[in-house]
Amino acid sequence: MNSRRTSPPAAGKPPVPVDSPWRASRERLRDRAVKREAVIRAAAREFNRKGYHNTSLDDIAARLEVTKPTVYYYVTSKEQLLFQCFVAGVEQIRAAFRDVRHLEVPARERLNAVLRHYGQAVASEFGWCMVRAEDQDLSPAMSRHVKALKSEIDHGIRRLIREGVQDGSIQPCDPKMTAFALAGALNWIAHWYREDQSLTGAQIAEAFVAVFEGGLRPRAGAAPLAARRGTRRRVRRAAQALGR
Amino acid sequence: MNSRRTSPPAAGKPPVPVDSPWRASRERLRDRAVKREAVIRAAAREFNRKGYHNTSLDDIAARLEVTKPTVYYYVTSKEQLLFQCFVAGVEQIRAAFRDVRHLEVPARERLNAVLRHYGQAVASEFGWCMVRAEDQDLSPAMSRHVKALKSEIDHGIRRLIREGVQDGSIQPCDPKMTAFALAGALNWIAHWYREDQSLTGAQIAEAFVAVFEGGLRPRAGAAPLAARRGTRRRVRRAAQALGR
DNA sequence: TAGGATACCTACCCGTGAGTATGGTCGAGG
DNA sequence: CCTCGACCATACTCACGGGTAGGTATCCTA
Repeated sequence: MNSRRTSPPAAGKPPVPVDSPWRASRERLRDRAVKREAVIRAAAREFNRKGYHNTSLDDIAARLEVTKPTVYYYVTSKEQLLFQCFVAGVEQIRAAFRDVRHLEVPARERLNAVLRHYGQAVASEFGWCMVRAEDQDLSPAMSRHVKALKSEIDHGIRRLIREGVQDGSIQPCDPKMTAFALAGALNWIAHWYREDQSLTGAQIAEAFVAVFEGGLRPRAGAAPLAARRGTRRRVRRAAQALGR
Repeated sequence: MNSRRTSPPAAGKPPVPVDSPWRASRERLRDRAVKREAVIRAAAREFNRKGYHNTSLDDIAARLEVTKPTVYYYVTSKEQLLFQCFVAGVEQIRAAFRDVRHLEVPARERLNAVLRHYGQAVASEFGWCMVRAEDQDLSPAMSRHVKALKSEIDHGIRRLIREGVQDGSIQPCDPKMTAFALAGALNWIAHWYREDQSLTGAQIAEAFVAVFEGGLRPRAGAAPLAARRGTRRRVRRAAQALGR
């Protein structure tokens, strides 16, 4: 996912990547980071398939064609594995908030952009872990950490909603409940989405945003305003391609 | 939950409930049903608090102030316990569909009624089990059963949506995606709702239905639409910069 | 009041899976 | 060539928890 892990050895002399007697050593370090990432990714996939409790570390090891101690060489515990997967997933969403922060558009547009990223993240391979990492499965310390990150996202959404209500781009509503509804719908994607399906995460997110935006009750000027923007039409085509 | 268990002894002579030497026996049978229900209810509560895998049968027994074999006296396995909880929860929703079927109102109204019941059911003590009963935790046979029931509900919602689109009470949309969005938002309630909170299940359901109905985009007049297209593109570019 | 069913307990079995002790291999530095 | 450390496997330990064997007390029916 992210490549920051390559920096730890130095962090004091960034502009000296020339070859040195340590080159091999540094390469090994990089290899290690790559392998560690592979372990986490494999764990995410297995958790996603069978659930956290139904996945043994032997399973994960077997998937990587190594043995359990090898996995433990890169990771200290199963719990940490879950936590790392969670962080990897949540980081995508935090990035979405950062990217959107400086856009000068109505809050509803920014919210939609975040929700699109959110939906894609949930449909990604870390989606399951991000969404379903239960505090009961984690130590108190990590549980706090997870809760804090989740809460941060929740409040980010609420804030966008509040701003939207203020700038008039969002219908007046209860920000808390609305945020729960939006996030819930997107989170739930992790329960039913499988990558082998025909829809991509982006398509699903797009369709959901359309539902959130428009609501069920028909709009004033009848249906014809349906064809508002390209996105709208694209959703419909995706739906039809699906066969329904 | 349901009381069919009292019938097996007879089933051939329903109108003879007068007192007989069997009275005590019948009462015991009734007691047994009550106790069995208590076991299931206790299990639901514990699953809800700590999750299925983090709840041992000793926990459930302790909560009832009995021992594990006593629990097994009323239930054949932990899996069955989960399944029963699931069925108890899902039955509430099926009832909602039945109740609504004969109402002669626009389909959107009927959908809203179902969604309100749905939300309350998810917030009930069986909500967790209904929503989170994972097929991976169940035997293939029960898993099939669970999937069938879930699918039935899903298709019930889709059907109401289709009908609403046809009778004009619902904005044209993709029924499948819309159903996923609605059910997902409601299902997710089970992840965050705790009974000790200030809101009741009914209040939450009401708030959600309001969001679904109206949508985020302001209705009718009002709403300065601001600049849109250019900004839209900027958002997308930001998304791509993200790497996904 | 014997005989049996009901309801519940104590004490156990045993599979599973997280985590580890130990030792081998192999490539890089000396 | 020898050593050292990174890396990985074999082969364990051990706690936990689902499930059971077998016994006991109580109440019902005959």
